[in-house]
Amino acid sequence: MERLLLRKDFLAAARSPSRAVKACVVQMRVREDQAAARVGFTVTKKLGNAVKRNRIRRRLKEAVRTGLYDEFQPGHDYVIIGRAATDGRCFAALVSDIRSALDTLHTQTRSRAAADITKGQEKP
RNA sequence: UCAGUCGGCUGGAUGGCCGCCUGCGGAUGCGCCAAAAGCCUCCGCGGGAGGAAAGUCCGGGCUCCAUGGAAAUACGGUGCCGGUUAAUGGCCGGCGGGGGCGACCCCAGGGAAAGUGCCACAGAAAAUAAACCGCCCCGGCAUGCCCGGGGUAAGGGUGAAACGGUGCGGUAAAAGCGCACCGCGCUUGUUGGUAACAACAGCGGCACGGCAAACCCCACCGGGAGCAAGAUCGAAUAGGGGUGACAGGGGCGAAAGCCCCAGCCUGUUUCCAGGCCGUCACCCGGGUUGGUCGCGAGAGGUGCUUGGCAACAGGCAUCCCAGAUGAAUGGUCAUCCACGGGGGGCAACCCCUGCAGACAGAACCCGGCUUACAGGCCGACUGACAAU
Repeated sequence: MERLLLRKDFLAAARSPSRAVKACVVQMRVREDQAAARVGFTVTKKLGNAVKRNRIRRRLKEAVRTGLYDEFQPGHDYVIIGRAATDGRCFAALVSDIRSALDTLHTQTRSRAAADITKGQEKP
């Protein structure tokens, strides 16, 4: 798994489907290739001063690293956006929040892909 | 012991598990004809946020750009004196003014007789003075709470501020009108001090209200932009830059050439000087929040010491101490220590509980200033009270 670093990738992810949970917002974009999953983090200035923003980003990073390493699928870009509640949420709840968001996004994408396939079969 | 003034330090601790960035050394692999540089992974040993890292308000280093000469002007800044420093508008020491019983604190602290302007409300009057009430003198007849002329600035009242104060003399009433003391002024002298200035003496009847943080005057200082600076690596076109040749409009002339008209640039203006403006040829070369360098041995830290009241400077010894770039320096759990709440106990203290641990995150680097800050610690001094 790699970090998402370039601005254009963040902009692309922002146009993709997203899922908001209590602790954060998760955006997911399906890429063309099947390379390793990439994860980026966004913490806006609205959430507080630099110390507060650093803590929010570090907790999100740590949640991804320790609890959710296998949940991210290759060929996808993920952007996790911090919210005001990220700092206060206890760590276990933070991890389960992100997991449920990922599950929802993956299921949605799969069903849409299946629909596309069936649609393609109906059409000649 | 209480109240207070000044200065300095600190900015939770320990451990378990799992991680991140980076320096050095080593190993495997990639790379290559070979070696080296470089890169990937792993191992070992080190290092890894602050006193303000913050605001970006001053001053420097560093980098690039600009900089032809002279003068004037504009703009911005600073403003008692001396010292200190790479430098400052910082700091230290002193002077003057103000406040406090005191330790001590505060002051944009040059010029108001160069000029312009302003001074609300109140008040007669807010500055070349003036005269509302009043006081005094003279004259008038209608003898009054009267009218007219003159003297005066003591008293009244207003205000942030009213053209010296107190006393005695003096006078019709008064007045620096005269005198004494105080205050004030002086481009007067002496003494002390590097100086700001102070003390004393002399002179002057007293002239000079405040605001320069309103304009202004005087003295001194000042190129611009910033690490997204700047350098470098990599593809093409357009565009860009340099050099050379030819070349604007009008007049005179056969031509060469000369003169005039211009426009833009070197902050502005003036004078002198210079460059540019289109076409062709040749040469150079690459925009970019892409990579790499810049990038941390420094006006460096610590200790001792010498000089100095001090800021600070010198000497010796010793140490190497963050380097990220969608941005590392952490996450989580436990215990302790503080803190808030509740309960028990005479008390020391004990138990429970709390998303509860101040302000706040390096971004090229230093020196300052300013602002934010839970709690804790230390030193010096002052004033009370008590005791000896």
